[in-house]
Amino acid sequence: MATSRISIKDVALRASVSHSTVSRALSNSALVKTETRDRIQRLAREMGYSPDAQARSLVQGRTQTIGVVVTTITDPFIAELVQAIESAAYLHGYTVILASSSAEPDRELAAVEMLRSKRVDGVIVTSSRVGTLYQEHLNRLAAPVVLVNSHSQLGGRYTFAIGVDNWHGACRATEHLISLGHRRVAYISGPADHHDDVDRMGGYQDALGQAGIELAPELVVAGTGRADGGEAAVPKMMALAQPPSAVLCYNDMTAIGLLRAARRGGLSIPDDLAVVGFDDIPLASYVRPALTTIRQPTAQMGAQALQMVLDLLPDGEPGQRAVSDVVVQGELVVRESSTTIQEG
Amino acid sequence: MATSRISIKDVALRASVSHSTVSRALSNSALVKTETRDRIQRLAREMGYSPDAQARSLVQGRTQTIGVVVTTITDPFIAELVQAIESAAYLHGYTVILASSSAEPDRELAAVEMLRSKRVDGVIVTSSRVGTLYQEHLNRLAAPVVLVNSHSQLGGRYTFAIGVDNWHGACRATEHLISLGHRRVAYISGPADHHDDVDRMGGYQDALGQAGIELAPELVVAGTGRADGGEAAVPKMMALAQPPSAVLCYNDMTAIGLLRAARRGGLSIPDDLAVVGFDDIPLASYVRPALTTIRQPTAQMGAQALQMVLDLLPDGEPGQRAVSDVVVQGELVVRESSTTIQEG
DNA sequence: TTGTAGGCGTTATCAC
DNA sequence: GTGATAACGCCTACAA
Repeated sequence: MATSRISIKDVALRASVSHSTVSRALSNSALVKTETRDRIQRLAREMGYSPDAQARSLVQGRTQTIGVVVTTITDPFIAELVQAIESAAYLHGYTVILASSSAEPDRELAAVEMLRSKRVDGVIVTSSRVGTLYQEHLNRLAAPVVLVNSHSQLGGRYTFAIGVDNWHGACRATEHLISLGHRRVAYISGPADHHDDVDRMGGYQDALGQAGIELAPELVVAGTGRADGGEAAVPKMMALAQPPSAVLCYNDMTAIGLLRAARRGGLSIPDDLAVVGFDDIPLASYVRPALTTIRQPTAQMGAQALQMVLDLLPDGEPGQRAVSDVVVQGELVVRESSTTIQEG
Repeated sequence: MATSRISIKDVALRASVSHSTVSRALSNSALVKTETRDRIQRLAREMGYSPDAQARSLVQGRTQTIGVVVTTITDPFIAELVQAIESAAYLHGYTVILASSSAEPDRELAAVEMLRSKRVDGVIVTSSRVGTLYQEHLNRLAAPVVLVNSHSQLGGRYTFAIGVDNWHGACRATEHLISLGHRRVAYISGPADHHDDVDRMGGYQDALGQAGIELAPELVVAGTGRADGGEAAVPKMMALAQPPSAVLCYNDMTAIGLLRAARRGGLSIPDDLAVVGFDDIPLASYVRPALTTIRQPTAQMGAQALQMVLDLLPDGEPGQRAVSDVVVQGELVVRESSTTIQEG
C-alpha cells in the first residue's frame, strides 16, 4: 500500500504555492528562492512524492530508457553483455528495458514494436543474427540502434555496430596451434549462415596460408555452434586417413562438446588433439582440461555499445564525437586444452 | 530516422475525423462504424503510426510494465529466472524493466526509486538477501512485490515470496548420501547470515538425526557460497582425525570449488569423498566429475513469480485467486560426484 | 521570484 | 456513430 499517488499539485497545495513553483523547486531551478526551494523539497520528501517519469517523458520527448534485445539472457556471453550495458546505463541515468526474442521472427517483431511504443531513446541488439526483415523493423524505430556482434545488412543511417574481430581472433588462435608444432589443424564451423563463422574460418585459413601450410578441405567440419556440433565432429575427424592433431572450434560450446566426445572416445587432450575455442565463456575455465580460447572483451563491448547509443542521441551527452562502427580485439587465453603447461 | 512521431491527431486530420474516433477505431471499439474503422486502421498503418505507451499509461493508471531487481544478471540461476519472467511477461502483454543492484545498498535504493518513478505495476526481486532497510524501500513502492528465494522480514501487505524448499532439498540430498552407505557426512555452509543456509543446514542435520547418526560439529565447515569457500574447506576437512566420506555443499559453486581443490589434493571423487551440491546450475553437469545436486525448478519459479505479481494487481488477470507465499520442491539429480554409476 | 496558461498523446465522459 | 472537452502529471513559455 504505502504512499498513494502524490503529484506536484498536492505538494503545491500544502506548500501554498503554484505547481510550477514546485516543479522548479524540485528541479533545483535557480529561478526559485533558496528558502522556498528547500521548504518545498523537504515537504515533497515528507509527503513521499515520486516524480512520474512518464509524464515527464511525455513533455520532454525522451524517456531516459534504452531497449536491449537479446535472443536469450540465458547465454552467459549475452548475460555479461547485458550486465555491462545496464551498469553503464545506470551511471548515465538511463534505464534498461529487456526484450528477448528467442530467435523467433514473431517475437523479434513484437519486441521492436513494443520498444517503439515505449518510446525508448535507443536500442541495443545482441541477436547475433540480424536478418534483412528484422533490420527493416529496426529502421522503423526512429531511435539509434547499435548492433553487438552482428552485421547490419542495410546499414540504416542510425544503425551502427560493435563487434569482436573474428578474423584476427581466429588467426591468433591458429597461429598459436601452429607455433606448438601442429601442421594438421582442423576447423569446426558454426551455424551455416553466420557472418561470424565466415570471418573466423577466414582467419583460420589465412593463418595456415601464412605459415605455408596447405589447406585441407576435409579438415573443415560442419558444426552447429552448440555442444552437439562439437560432439558430432569427433568421429568425423578421427575417421580421416590423416586425422588432425589440433582443432580450432567456432566457439567454446562447440569445443566443450568436442571435449566431452573426445573423453568418451578415449582421446587424450591435448596430447592426441589440441583444442582451441572462441569466446571465453565462464565454463571454459571450469571444464577439464580447461579450454584455450579467444576471449571477447564482453564487458567493454557492452559499455561501449551503450556509449555509442548515447552519442547517437540528438542532444545527448557527447562521449567523444561522431560514431562509427567499432571493432574490438579478442585475447588469446592459453589453458590446458592446447598445451600441457599447467595454468590456473 | 524513419517515421517521425505520428499521433492520433495526425491520423485524424488525414482521415477527416476527430481524434476520438481514431482512438476508438484503433482500439477496435464497437462504437465506430466498421467501414470507418477499417479505413482508419489502414491509414494508421500506412502512416506508420505507433501508439505512445506513456500517454496511454498516464491516463489509464497502469504501465503494463514490471520491474525485475537482480544482484547480477551474470549469475546463471538468476539469468534463467529472468528469462522465464520475461517470457511469461511477454505472454501477458507486460514489459520487463531490468535493474541490477550489484548487492550495493545505494544501487538497491536507486533501483527501487527508479522503478517507482517509472510507475511499474509490480516488482520481482531476486536478490537473495533482502535486508530490513531494503524491504522498507520496497514497501514504499505502492506496487505488489514478489521475492524469489528470499524471505520477507517485514512482510508488507503486498509482499509475497516464492522459493525452493531448502530444508527438504538438503534433507533429500543427505538421505541420498546416507543411502549410499555414508555415515560421516560433512556440510559446507554458505554466507553467514543467509536464511537459505540455515534452512539447508537444518535439513542436513535432521536427515542425519532421522537415520540415527549423531551430529559431529566438526563436520560443519564454514564456506562462502562461492568456489573459494569450497576450496578452503578441503584441507580443513581432511585434517580431521576422522575425515568425512561424503559432503553436502551449500550450493553448486561451493561444490565446484571443492572439486577443484580435491583434484589438486589428489583426492578421488566420489571414491574418497562423495560430493553433493545445490541449485543445479548449468556448470554442474559439465564439470568432471559431473555434480550430483538438488535442482531448483528455476523456470517454473520465474513464471510463477510473474503470475503472482499479476494476481496481486488491482483488477489484473486473475490466474487463480488469492496469493500466498509459495514453496516449490527441488529435485535430486544424481551424477558422478556421488556415485560411480555413470550418467549423462 | 512566482503564478497562469497552455500542451505533450492518450483515453473517457459527455453531448449531439 | 461521432465530436467536443476534460482529464492524467509534468514542463515551460509568457506574464506579472
